[in-house]
Amino acid sequence: MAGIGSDLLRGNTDTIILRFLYEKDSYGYEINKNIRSLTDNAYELNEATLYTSFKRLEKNGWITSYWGNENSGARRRYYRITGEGKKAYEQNLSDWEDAVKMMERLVHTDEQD
Amino acid sequence: MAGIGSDLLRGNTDTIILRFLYEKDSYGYEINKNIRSLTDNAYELNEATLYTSFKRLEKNGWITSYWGNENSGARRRYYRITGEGKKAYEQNLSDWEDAVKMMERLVHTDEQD
DNA sequence: CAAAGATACCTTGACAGATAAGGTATCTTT
DNA sequence: AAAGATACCTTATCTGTCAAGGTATCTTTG
Repeated sequence: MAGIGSDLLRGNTDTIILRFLYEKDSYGYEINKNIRSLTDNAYELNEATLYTSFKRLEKNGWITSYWGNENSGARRRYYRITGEGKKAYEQNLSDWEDAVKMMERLVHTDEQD
Repeated sequence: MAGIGSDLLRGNTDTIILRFLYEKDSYGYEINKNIRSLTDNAYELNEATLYTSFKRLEKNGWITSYWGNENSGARRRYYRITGEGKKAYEQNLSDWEDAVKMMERLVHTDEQD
């Protein structure tokens, strides 16, 4: 979303989506609703960003997709994480933690200098 | 630098540079050396990224620049942080901390779900 | 029953930050 | 004289994000 975190969380979109699919199959709108509720409405993915990410993840073999058979409401495309996708998630998370540690060294989050 | 953190630290280049200039006037090569030493050679800025950032910071009025008067070695362009730059640094740092907190909610850094 | 709103999907064009690859100039070491 | 280090800079390209547009179905409201 625009505002805080948009550029700072760049590169984490895939990771965030994979995290939700790790728990259960889901679809675009639901994932975004979950992001909103987990962050008390402070963050959500732009739709274009969301679908760009889905495509990238599918191309990488990290997720697969299928149409849900709803008998009411709008049609939904569900996504499922693959084994490769789970590995990628763990790796991304580890990379993120390294990046945070790097920043802790580089800037003065607390007084230590 | 390429590798870990390159895309994940995107958006923090300005903040990192401002942190060093907060301490003392400095120039491109020295800042990059400091980044390398602080991160045990794990991270450094690509030169193009470095100079792109300098231009952006100067355009924003967050730094000013002047040529050093070295009597040996290659010429150096020194940068100095402005009052506005210091404010921007504090704000950027606060935004980064918010982004980290957001990620802590969104992904499973530790087991809590 | 028509209009408005919610759910749900998708595409296109533009933008900004990062990068690879190129360049220049000076000094020091071999 | 050549090689390496210091130090600066530009250009073209790539990638992820986003604003703005669109479609289709169902539910609620007047």
